[in-house]
Amino acid sequence: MLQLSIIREKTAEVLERLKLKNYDGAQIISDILRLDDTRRESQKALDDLQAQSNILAKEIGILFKQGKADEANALKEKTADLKSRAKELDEKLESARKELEDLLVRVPNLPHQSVPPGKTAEDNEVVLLEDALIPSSGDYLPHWELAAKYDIIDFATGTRITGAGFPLYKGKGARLQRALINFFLDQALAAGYTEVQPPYMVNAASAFATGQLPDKDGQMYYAQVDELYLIPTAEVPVTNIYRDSILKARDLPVKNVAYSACFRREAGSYGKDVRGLNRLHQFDKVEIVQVTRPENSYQTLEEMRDYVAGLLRKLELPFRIVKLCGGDMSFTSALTYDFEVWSAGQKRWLEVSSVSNFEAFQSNRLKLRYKDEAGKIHTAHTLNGSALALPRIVAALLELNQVNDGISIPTILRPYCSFKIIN
RNA sequence: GGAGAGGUGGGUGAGUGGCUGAAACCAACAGUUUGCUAAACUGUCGUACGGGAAACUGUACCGGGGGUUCGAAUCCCCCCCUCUCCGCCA
Repeated sequence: MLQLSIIREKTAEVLERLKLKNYDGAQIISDILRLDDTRRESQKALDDLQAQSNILAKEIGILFKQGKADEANALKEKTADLKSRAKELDEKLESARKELEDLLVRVPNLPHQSVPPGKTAEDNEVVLLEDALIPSSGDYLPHWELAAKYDIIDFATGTRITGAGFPLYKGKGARLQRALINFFLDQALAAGYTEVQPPYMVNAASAFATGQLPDKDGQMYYAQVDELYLIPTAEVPVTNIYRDSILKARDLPVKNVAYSACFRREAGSYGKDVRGLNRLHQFDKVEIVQVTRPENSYQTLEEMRDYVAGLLRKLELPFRIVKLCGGDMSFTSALTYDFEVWSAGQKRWLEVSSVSNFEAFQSNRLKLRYKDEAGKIHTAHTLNGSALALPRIVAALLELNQVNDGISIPTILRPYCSFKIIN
């Protein structure tokens, strides 16, 4: 969530930037400002009242000790009035606070100045294109046909076991998954990330802190009896490692990497581009998460972007990087780069990674801060990126590497697969 | 799931109604001393929200929420969590 001080001090700019996300904040921001005034007035009044009560209570204690019960009892009567006024103020304060909080968490993050305007993916800005490896001609089957041909992914059985969007990987298909996960983790380790294995279910507080709630309620699987959510990405548990904490300056930047299965209900997306591995309810992903000082977060974003690009080059996949336009960005992000690989069988780009800087948006909810060298406390910045999500990588790999007698495995993955070809 | 014990500052841990935002010790940080390291000594050492140009100051917070009381870390109720034993179990 946004810092109240920014809304208060730079109201016009906030509204302007929100418009980039096609978000009209006029009403909600004015409500927030009004509630904030109420909150502050009530708090000041209540604090003063409390101060008086504290003084009286102290005096009463002293009087009793001196045996002056009459005087003490006389003072007691005065406190009754203070108490009832305090109660009233307290209720007013609490309701203002709660209302304020409810509104505040519904305001999306401000997009960075460099975010291009626009409404849909059409308006995203291609910032890097590496298309030399896109085949200019030839027949390339889509991955679902290849999956069937070589019996490596069984969609029908997955559907029978669970439902659509839960594929069953078999034989070399399963081994390729495992190889990719290990490859991605090893690469991240080499780049200085620390590997963590997070829980796959989180409580509401965690889902709230990274911004999935209340914005994405309904997109997560929810185990009602235990009030737990299946994670849509490792970002949620891994970022929540630092909820309610104050890191030391020397601990920054925090660089974590985690493999996890991810679960998404994908409600509302039935029927479009859901064939094969294109859109799943359960998939595997290796996620990188960083916590940085505010002044370093954009440099870190570029580093993460370069890192992900490096992975795709090593996998010999044609790809492009797009900077998301305001309308296509997520609720929580200030700047996002999407990575798209070329699907030779489907003749289109597939999103395989999203690298974002959330600035202080998540940290404000997480209460994630750090103490600088002078002992001053600041809100940290958080970033994360997929590095990478498996299914569409697998789709692109299978489709692009079709050879006469099977599917050739990219050189760098061969030691991880311990086979060179799927046939 | 059943029974019991317990949750206090970064850690250990004292504190059963007012003088306690909280002893002491450890850790951490700054400095002094020493030829270096170590040690010793001195000092600093919670967070949030208000007020103030600042020095500073008000309020709240001892797992969370509610209650009793003039006054709660301390008493009462509910919830959560941890530990021990039993049960179940990869």
